Amino acid sequence: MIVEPGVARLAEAGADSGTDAAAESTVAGIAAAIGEPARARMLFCLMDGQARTSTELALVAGVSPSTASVHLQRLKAERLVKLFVQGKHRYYSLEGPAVASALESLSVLAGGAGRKFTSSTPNRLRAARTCYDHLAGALGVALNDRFQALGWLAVESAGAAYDLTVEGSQALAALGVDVAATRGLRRRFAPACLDWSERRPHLGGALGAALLQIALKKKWVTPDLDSRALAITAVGRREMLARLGLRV
Amino acid sequence: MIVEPGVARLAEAGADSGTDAAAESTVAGIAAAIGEPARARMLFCLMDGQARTSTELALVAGVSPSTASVHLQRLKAERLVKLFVQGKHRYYSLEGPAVASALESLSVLAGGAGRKFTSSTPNRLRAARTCYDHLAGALGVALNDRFQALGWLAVESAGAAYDLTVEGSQALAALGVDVAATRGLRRRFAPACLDWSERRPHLGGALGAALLQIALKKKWVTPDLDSRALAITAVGRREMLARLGLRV
DNA sequence: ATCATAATTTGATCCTAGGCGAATTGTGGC
DNA sequence: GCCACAATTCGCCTAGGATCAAATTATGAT
Repeated sequence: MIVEPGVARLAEAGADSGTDAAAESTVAGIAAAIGEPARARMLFCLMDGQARTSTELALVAGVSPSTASVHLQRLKAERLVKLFVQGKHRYYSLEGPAVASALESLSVLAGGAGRKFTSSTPNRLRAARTCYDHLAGALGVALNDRFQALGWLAVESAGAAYDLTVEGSQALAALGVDVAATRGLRRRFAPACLDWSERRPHLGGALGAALLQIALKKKWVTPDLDSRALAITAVGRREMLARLGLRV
Repeated sequence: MIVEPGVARLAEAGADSGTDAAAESTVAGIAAAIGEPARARMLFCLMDGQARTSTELALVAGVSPSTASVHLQRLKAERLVKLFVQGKHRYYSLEGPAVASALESLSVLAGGAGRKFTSSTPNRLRAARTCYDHLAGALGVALNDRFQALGWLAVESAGAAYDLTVEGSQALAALGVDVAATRGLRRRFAPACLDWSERRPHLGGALGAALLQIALKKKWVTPDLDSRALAITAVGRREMLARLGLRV
């Protein structure tokens, strides 16, 4: 019997750590940083896009301030959070939308992993929530669909992003969005973001963030106790039906 | 000075572990499972979609068979890999495309984390590679674009997936893809999969897998030593130019 | 200047999780 | 039935990491 060639190749690949082993090890580092319960709690708390101080994060993580501090150091070293200092307060927030996106995608796995799809009708998070700094959940997906149906939003760059049509720009301007300013920001304008509860994309990026700001300002939605969940107000229902033809 | 209401709410949210703390903890578990270097190496090795035995995986991970065995148990418990037994061999493979997708999204973070975009011209993996069981890299994205330009592929369901047009079905049938059988499989037909090196979507799912099979069968691409990398053959260049008008 | 508060650093403790070798189980070939 | 091989389980060791209390640094208020 002859030794299978495949095994020899595998051994070689294992010993050869020059190719993309570096990339793999960073992935392991990042995953390990997320993979500590206290740190995961902090990260998910930050997924609403707000910045929080280390003592606040110590509370949500359920650890002492000193412990939280080392955790945050680790997260910062892995570039999952960033720090900005204001006087004696030090605010931590997610490093960027990409981090929120990766956390969402791990949620997809976690959600799909629990095989009980039957009675596990989740909670109010399914209806409407924030994803980093924009709308997600059933409401986020519904808005996304509605905007496309109205011809306000067009699919761009092979499905990974959207762009506003002329009509869409006018319509959003009428809602109070400063489209030109939003477009001028140094982040992607309107990328598609996969929704873990709906398994379909919703609107993210600068435009998604601007939209959430408007919705909050007009009190269409209000943050729930758990800051990621959003409650749709009576005003919101009325306005979205009248302005968008969307029944929620 | 009054205590900020936000802090009280945060403490409450921390104590209240009923809402989505369960989801967070599973995410932590999954991330921790990925976050061990040896396990990460195994997972990335499996990203080509092949099933491998525990001894093979022990080799690539650089650990003893017994150690590899407990690692694989852990990965199976977290539903990241699945096991199928054939006689005295026990083959492990990724649990599903969703796992590959999550690993890919962590790669995005790891890639973006290294701020040296200058001299870090990566390796042959950028040109063409397998992502779980379909084509990725520059070639994967180029094919995706070309199919859309040819009117073979249409964007579906708000950008998260594609579907074949009538012309596309005929064209792929001419290439040797059994479109009807592919469509009948119990997995998503043609979802968009985000490419970490190109930062744009490529074609995944059942159709993406079928396409890779054809490309391998027709020897348009051949697996490199590192099994995730693919080399484009002379035949492949000629055929893709002639049949698709794609210069690679 | 002095004090109070926010946050980190230090030091010490504890314990989980990774590691391997040896023994055990399971399967196929003879 | 017996042996060879794959794979897992067991026992033991070690190290890294999570934790907190106490001390230290930094900043703002009085």
